[in-house]
Amino acid sequence: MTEDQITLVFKALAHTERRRILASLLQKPGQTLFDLCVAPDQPGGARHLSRQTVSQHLDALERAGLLEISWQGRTKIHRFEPGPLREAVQQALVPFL
Amino acid sequence: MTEDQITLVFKALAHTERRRILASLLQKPGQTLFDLCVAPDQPGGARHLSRQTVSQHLDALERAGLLEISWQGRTKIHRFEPGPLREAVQQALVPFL
DNA sequence: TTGACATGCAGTATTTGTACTGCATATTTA
DNA sequence: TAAATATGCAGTACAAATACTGCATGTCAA
Repeated sequence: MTEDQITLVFKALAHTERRRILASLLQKPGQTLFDLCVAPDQPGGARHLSRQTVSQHLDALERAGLLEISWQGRTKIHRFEPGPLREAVQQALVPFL
Repeated sequence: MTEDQITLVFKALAHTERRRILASLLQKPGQTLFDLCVAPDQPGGARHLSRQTVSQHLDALERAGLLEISWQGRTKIHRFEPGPLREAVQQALVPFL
């Protein structure tokens, strides 16, 4: 795993919305873009972002390799892919823990 | 630890130079800004950044709580502080590993 | 006390990130 | 086929990140 790939993984983690998306996919795998847009908000009263904004966050997660994508007709199915996260943690984080 | 603090920690980790600084401090604690500017570059032939740029990266690490600062006269001594990193990993990463 | 040294602050230019609106494309289903 | 649905693409506006130059401040030593 290159330094740039590690950077992509940590950048992907460095946003509340993207961590929320990952947590939602972990709890309920195989969600669509629309599912993730209306996912249950935390009690803090957070407003939901627009579909296109959520889509951009998904792009960031996908670029980091953290999503496994599959298509069913017109619907895109997202699953969490833990591989790159584990690699990045092993390579760049474990020495500091 | 708030979501915003977790975001700060992962943002701090999301840059090659800042990870290099942390690694340098881990291997040799108590370095000054100048020490970290001339720290041994990896064989990849990376050019060293300006002093002010390195200082900005140190600010980002300090905002994330990852540095312990002490002063000796005019020199600022930097040490790696693992606490916030461990907290962020526990809260935001462990569920995904 | 003066010069050298370590750091900080201000400002700038460029790029990237974040969130949005609007339109286009593709696939179901009625 | 036509409407509804799911997604993608283009473009915009604003904020933040990145790297820099130049100047200022404070501290040590000659």
